[in-house]
Amino acid sequence: MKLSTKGRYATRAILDLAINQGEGPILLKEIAQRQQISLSYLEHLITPLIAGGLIRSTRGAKGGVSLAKPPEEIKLIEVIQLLEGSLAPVECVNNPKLCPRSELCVTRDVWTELKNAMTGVLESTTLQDLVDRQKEKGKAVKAMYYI
Amino acid sequence: MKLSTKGRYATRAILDLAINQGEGPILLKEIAQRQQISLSYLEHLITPLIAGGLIRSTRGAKGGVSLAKPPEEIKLIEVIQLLEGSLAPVECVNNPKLCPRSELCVTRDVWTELKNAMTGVLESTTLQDLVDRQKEKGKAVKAMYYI
DNA sequence: TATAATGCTTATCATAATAGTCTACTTAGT
DNA sequence: ACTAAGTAGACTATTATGATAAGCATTATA
Repeated sequence: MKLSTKGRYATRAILDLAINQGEGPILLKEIAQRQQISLSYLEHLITPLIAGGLIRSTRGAKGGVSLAKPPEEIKLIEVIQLLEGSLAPVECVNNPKLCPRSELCVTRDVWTELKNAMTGVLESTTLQDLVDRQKEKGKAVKAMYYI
Repeated sequence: MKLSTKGRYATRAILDLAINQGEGPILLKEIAQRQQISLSYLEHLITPLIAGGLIRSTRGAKGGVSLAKPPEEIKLIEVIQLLEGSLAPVECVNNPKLCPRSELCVTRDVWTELKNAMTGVLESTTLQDLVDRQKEKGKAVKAMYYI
């Protein structure tokens, strides 16, 4: 039950974008640097986010990427689903026809509950939530250093 | 975020054992047949369950396996952890030292919540719960056929 | 005590997924 | 035109998955 780097890196990348958003678009190269992700790999992560309507891109010189919606309207579930696909721990959860046992299968019910539990967490967390939390942590760290 | 066949098959296998438990031990061969899992593969799934103290085995002729505890004392989380390891979607959730960012990382907090949500489901479900649900489903099916 | 029935262990293998790099292409500002 | 972006796709090394098979170890019982 591991999340792949795609889902994790993409989440960090879009959070970085939310935090560093200003007037114009942000360079992929900068995000890559800050997040310690290679530019070529980051490009692969950004593409689905653009296709999914979470990010807008501007090509050419002075180009870059920016959030397509305000951060409080971007749920983490969207990011994860674009990069990882469904959270169902087994395919039969989404598509009962895959297995003749589905109707009678109680383990499938448990996997469905697992999926719902995960979905609940990611449905209820927006990018803005993460931005806020990040700011809190930043403050805490600064406070520590001032002691 | 997929569960591997190991975790899923093992869950089915131990549930099969809970349902078909009688006086003596149950043959692996029978479980394999009922659950449509190859015997050789099933053997690999059973081993960790024995090591983890969920199942007892009797070797030799007239041997087999049986539950080591009553089904209401076996939580699904035990089965899954023995077969899949920790539910943490990323290693840093269990071991913050793996990454210098851990303390300040808000995405890590989200992955931790994911882990907790999943753990909650599997902590609160016992083998006996599954046995009961399975019986209910069985009844429902019989009722259907009698109409 | 020999033997057959069982679970246990180790080795092996094919396939697929993951994580990433590299190259060439397209678009747009200067 | 030139250059600085993002875009697309092919390619690759490594690791994980999902098995299968062969032989080992243990024990009931004839």
